[in-house]
Amino acid sequence: MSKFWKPGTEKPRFVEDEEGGVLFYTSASSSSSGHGYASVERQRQRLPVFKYRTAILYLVETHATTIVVGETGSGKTTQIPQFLKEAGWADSGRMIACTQPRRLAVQSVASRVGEEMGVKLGEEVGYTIRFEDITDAELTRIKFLTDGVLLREMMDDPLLSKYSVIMVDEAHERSLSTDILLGLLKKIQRRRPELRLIISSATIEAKSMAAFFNSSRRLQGRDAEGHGPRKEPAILSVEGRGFNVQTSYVEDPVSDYIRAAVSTILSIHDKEPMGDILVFLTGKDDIDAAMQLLAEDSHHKNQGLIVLPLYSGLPRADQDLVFSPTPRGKRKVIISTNIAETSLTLEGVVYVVDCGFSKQRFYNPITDIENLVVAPISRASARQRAGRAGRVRPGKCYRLYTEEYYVNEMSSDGVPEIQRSNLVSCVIQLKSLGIDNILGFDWPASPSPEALIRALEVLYSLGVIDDDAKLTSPTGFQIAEIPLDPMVSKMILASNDLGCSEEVITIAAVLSLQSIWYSGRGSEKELDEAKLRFAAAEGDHVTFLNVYRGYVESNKSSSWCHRNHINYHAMKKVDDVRKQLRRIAQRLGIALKSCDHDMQAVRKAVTAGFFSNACRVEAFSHNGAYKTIRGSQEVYIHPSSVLFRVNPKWVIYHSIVSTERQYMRNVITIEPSWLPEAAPHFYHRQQLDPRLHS
DNA sequence: GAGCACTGC
Repeated sequence: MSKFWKPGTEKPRFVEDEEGGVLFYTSASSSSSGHGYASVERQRQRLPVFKYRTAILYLVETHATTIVVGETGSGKTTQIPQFLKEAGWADSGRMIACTQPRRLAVQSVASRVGEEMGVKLGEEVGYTIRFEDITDAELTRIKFLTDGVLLREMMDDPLLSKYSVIMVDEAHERSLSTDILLGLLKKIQRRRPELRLIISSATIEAKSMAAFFNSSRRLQGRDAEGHGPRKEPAILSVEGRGFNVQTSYVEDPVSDYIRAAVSTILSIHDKEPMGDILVFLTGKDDIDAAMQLLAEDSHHKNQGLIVLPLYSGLPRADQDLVFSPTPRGKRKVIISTNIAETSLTLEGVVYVVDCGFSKQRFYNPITDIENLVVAPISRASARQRAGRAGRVRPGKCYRLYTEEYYVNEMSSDGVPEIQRSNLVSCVIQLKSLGIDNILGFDWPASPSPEALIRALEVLYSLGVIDDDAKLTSPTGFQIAEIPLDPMVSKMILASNDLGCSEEVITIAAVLSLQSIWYSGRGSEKELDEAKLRFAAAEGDHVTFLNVYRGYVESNKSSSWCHRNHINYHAMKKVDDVRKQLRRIAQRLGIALKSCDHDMQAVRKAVTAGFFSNACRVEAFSHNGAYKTIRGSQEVYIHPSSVLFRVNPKWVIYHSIVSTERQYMRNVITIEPSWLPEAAPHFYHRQQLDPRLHS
């Protein structure tokens, strides 16, 4: 049973501090601070933010933008929306919005606020995340939502006119959609002087955020004389409620952070009082290696340790183990990726070991490839990791780097996601909101011009924008409506003429998930065998169709999934996404039609979206090397693909993962003659012809 | 015969 609470089920016990995202309480242990019987109102008044109630309301009244700097446990997320409502900001049909970067945070914060206000969730207090709209058009006054959902709402209501105040929470995380949202909100402010913004941010970022909202590139002074709120942002700082964390550093740089982490764990276990240990490493490989070393410990210092891995790709049942209570006399060691830095909160952690690195995505606009590389974390990240030790009582953090390095060499903040990503989806979103001058858009952090230009090129080649970089009609507007990567959306549009929309929508849904295969530890061989049962000669996309057909024929049975090494939760998600996509397809006038067993239609639809990912096998290659048609990059079929070692002559890939080699994930066979048909501007016949006969 | 930090619509 999952420890995550889903609204509508039995009410969980709430942790006093709501900021971390996940709320869960596994045991019936009573609240340590002794106010378990205090009234809701008394509990609210104990939160640090309560002292600032009047100040916050005054600043929001008098300033267009208020930046609230508040650390974990201040109570800002749950209290500020309530203060605003009490002060009348939700009167006469208006609404207060509060955005979060993650779905789980939206659900848990909304239910907490609903509970504090004594109202049923979905009435006065509601929330909206993808696939779940728990709001009432008439009744809802305070609405929690992901920033991605608010961006989608702008497509129907560009000025977000139903909201009187919009609070953007966790802005310091600088996620892609938060940054796009902030840029757009600044634009909306010029048109709606009565709108109030509250940006919740961590200390370091507050000043640059204020500078962003203070600057205006044009029309300076136009409404400076008006009677509206002041334009320069107010900054208010609210203290947190975390416990003190004592930090220590290594004296000399370590050469092997995995070994250093393991010996730190053993020495904590040897010398320090009870309390769980949370270790931050970079990925699955690191985690496996560290667990191996701990198991091999020959001095038996590992007695009494319960060692658990934690990363997103881990099956859910294994993930849930980290939430089980630590048995008396034992000590839990959770060896985790960055998932424990923001997305999950672990109670009972007293010691944190921080290796100082994480895997980060970097996008190269020249090759159009996103790379995942191990890179040093920022000081902001290091502080966040350390804070994970001080949630229940004073804790300790062991940094596996020197203090000198932390102070002098570590960068203070990470690179915002928008400067590390492919921008195709982002650009089409802005275009659909009528923002034509993408290069001149006022971003909280500007992406590189190269990345923007590359995104415009890709959209042009897909026929989404025209020679004037305007959205084409209907293609461009239709693709903007579909909440997927534009190349996938193009594939769905093309399926209409090819009569295979049902199949292509299934493929799009599967591709939008991490993986539909169940990858339990030590069962790699069984997984490969299971894959063979569904493998299609045409490639991975058609294999997904076989899996989905089997799933439907089994009456969507979980035991069928289990027997076939398929992730049942992932298949349910496939169904959710399918339902949403079919609804959108119908709205766009795409006929829902199956092509039965005509896989040529499906392959042509994939080609229509992904023609730029075409590759040809090297004529004299013995190791399965391919070259991309676009850039002559050397690439290989990933060993997880059903076409691995089959090496058909012409393929199209869905994505590339780069490690020592560039591997193509999710590959399908095509005929080269389809390429100029799908994209005449992109492929000229004469360019391809000599190769067709070789 | 080898690899996938984390989100989100």
